[in-house]
Amino acid sequence: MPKQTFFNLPESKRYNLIVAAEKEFARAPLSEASIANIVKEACIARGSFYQYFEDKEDAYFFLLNQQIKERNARFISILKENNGDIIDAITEMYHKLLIEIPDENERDFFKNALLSVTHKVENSFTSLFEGNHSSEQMREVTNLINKECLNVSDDKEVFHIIKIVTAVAFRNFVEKFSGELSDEEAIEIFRMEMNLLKNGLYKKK
Amino acid sequence: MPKQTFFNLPESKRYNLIVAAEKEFARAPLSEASIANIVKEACIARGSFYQYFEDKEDAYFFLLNQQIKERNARFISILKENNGDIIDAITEMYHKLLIEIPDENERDFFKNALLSVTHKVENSFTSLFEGNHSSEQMREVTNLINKECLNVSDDKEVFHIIKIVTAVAFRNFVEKFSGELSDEEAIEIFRMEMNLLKNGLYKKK
DNA sequence: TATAATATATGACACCGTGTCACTTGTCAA
DNA sequence: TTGACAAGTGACACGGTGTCATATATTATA
Repeated sequence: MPKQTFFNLPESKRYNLIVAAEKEFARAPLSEASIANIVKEACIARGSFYQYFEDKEDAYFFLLNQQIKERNARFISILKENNGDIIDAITEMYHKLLIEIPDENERDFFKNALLSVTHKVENSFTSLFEGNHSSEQMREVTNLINKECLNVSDDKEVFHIIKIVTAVAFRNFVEKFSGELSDEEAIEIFRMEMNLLKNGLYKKK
Repeated sequence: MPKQTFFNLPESKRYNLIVAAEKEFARAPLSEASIANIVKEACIARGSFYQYFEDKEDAYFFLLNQQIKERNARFISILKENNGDIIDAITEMYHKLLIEIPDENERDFFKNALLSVTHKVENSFTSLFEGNHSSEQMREVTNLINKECLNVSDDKEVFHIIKIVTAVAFRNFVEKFSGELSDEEAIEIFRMEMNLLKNGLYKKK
């Protein structure tokens, strides 16, 4: 987490710094991004950067988690709109993310995050479903989910269904961002895989 | 790919270098591994390293792909033993990888690879199923798979089933290596998720 | 208001890692 | 023996990180 000093900063200065950092992390993946570029863009001294953040990672994960938090909130409301149908909800989410990420910077930021997926980054992306099946946040999501249609006997299995759906969705994002798939193709593939998940990979006996 | 010079090397020298590199990449993830350590361990000059490899990544992905190639071959034979049942095969593979990776070095090497999963690393891991559903390698695997029991209408869907199973398996590996799960817990979870995939996440109508 | 105490800002610097290059050493064919 | 080419070498330039002594600003206190 950023240091207190960062949060004490006057709004506009903090904003400038965030914008500068986002720009750098959109330009290059974490390992290639440089603090020199960030401080130059934000017009602050190198030493100041270290007043605000522990290091590069600290700044990076602060930004990433900020972004993800917004997405998570949006997912919750989409899940409600879809009456707790997790696969329909995640399909809508996928669709929206592909066609509605507006800002070029934001898009490249996500792209870099997805393509150089450290374990930590992946955890950020799936943070909504973090921890084990009995964590606080997990309960909230589990409660929202319509279990009527799910092929489960307890909440633990619901948790694993979420994990499965998330893993597959995540992989689809990575492929969309790395490959030359059009939005339409990507969404079609996503739908197909979600249907396979719904109905089962094996024939009913 | 390593340069020709590397392949011209006398066996024992090449072997030493490989061992030294593996040791370093087991010690630290790619971004933190240092060429200085490799050349020191291998007792060669820094300049020599650059005679053999383009850079650190070049050496890394050469080693990783070598390892993965062996695993892939093993997976093919396991798939045959399981009469083309992809989920049974991948479950056995998972089981074997957890309990039979013998060498401490090799184990840490994999662990680092999985935890700092760049997109390239992930692609190496799933290279067996690389390309689209009509690629040469993909056909070989698809042909091995027993489609009798699969809930599919064409080979394209088989391809996506493979993608799904792989994504879920991959995530399980990452979690096993990052978390504090015992081998038994990890395998139990893996089995549960594979069963959910087989039977479908949603109830049959 | 004056002064002390504390918080913030700064950039030079030590340190470390990368990739290069001019040079040395080895090999092998003529 | 010699020349040509392949392989080996390590000093070095460059660039990035994180630190620290010092300067400046802000706030508290008398």
